[in-house]
Amino acid sequence: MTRTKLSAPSQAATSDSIAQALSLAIHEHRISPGTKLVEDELAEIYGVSRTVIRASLHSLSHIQLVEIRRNKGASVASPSLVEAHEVFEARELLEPRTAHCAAERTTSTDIAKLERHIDDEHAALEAADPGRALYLSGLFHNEIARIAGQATIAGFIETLVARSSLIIALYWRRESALCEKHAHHALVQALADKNGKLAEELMRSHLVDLHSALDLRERNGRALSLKDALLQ
Amino acid sequence: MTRTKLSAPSQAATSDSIAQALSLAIHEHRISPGTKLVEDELAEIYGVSRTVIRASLHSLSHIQLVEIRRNKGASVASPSLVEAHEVFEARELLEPRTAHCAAERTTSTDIAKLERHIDDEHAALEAADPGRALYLSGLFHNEIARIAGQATIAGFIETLVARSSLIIALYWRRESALCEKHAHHALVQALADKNGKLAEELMRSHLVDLHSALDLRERNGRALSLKDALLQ
DNA sequence: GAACACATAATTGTATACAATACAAGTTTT
DNA sequence: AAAACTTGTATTGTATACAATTATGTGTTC
Repeated sequence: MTRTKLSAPSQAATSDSIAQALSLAIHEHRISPGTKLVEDELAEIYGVSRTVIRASLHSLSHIQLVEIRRNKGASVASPSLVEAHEVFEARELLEPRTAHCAAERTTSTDIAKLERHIDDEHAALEAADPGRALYLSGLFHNEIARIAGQATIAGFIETLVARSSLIIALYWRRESALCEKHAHHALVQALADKNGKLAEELMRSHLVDLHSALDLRERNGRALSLKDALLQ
Repeated sequence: MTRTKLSAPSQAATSDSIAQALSLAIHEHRISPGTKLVEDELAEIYGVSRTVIRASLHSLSHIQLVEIRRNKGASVASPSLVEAHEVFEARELLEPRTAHCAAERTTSTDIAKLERHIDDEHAALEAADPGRALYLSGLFHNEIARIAGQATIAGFIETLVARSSLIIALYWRRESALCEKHAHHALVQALADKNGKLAEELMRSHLVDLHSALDLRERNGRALSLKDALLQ
């Protein structure tokens, strides 16, 4: 429940910290796909000049969380259905193998950390904060990639997870993320048992499950004002 | 000190075009890993302000072709041995599967394009321009990823290929890239025959071959001045 | 000669000013 | 009225000025 400080920062906001704040807000669905991100507006919100906002936005555009069109400015990315499928197919290619590697290298500290993630996620759900739960569920996947110790692939997975958040905002069908709780739990168990084969299979089916829960129904469009979304 | 204040572009240099020019120079080993990239210097070379150079450098840092350290500036990235192995392991995970997909979607136009790539590469080798040959050989891999039609994964592969170029500059053991010629030819043939299984296997062994040609011997250090390297 | 302190230069970080472009609304023309 | 043009405003693109930080060189001390 410790909402990380991401609002008007007491200390100097750097380009990276702003990018992270924006990324979090997008992850948590406080700003929705397609939202226009005006430089002046953000500059005022974060109390910095457009220069540093610009850098942040470019940063986010590189991981395709925001889309920048020349002379048109930046908006939160709004992945097409094709892109959505691509992202999940890429995850299905990368993550099972990564989970396998992770199983062979997991320490007890890692397990504890993963279990805390699950607890936090559960707590967020109970607190009726589905955005945060989704964010934490993403962290869970990133954490596994980190454990596997392949920084390069972990980086790819991180961007895929981030984009998944956009995709879920746009194309999600089912109601709850409760289904995930069991999947994540089972995965942690497999990792703890150092059962690579099982971890790989669980991850694969988990992703297939997520993927199949997407639907054509588009545009889940309630949008907060930027100020309300960012300065909470 | 021939101060030709114009670079390659006679037309207005944009942030993207400069990033591409730098990327090409790095690909072709005209600037070597570790080279310091001073903003003022580049600004003068390309006839733009530091603002746009900055954007270019940040762009390249996102794909890990250059490394930016706060208050220290940018240099051409210099991947460690661990990173080198990671990059190739990632390629071994992604590219064979991608080649398989590509085989199922290859058109005759694609084949023609790939064959032209090989010819160009060969020509570059004969012209004693190994840098360019290496660049073209990278393009070959990118092209296959593009054919496979998974833009997301193709993007990943593109960054991996780019980083491979740095790695080859640092850790390459064997003399020639001739071994590649046959490998690439065989791959094209498999694609033309729409033999996915074979394409996958050929790609895998090709990458393993490349990977095993790396060595611990570091720092292949002849460095041109930036001006000489960029204003060709 | 090595280690340190300090001044100076080089370089990056950030804010701001201005130019270029896109957007919206109103006006004219047909 | 619809299309084309005009004007005004909002927004982005780029250059520049200045502040903050790091690198460099010089002299002093031991």
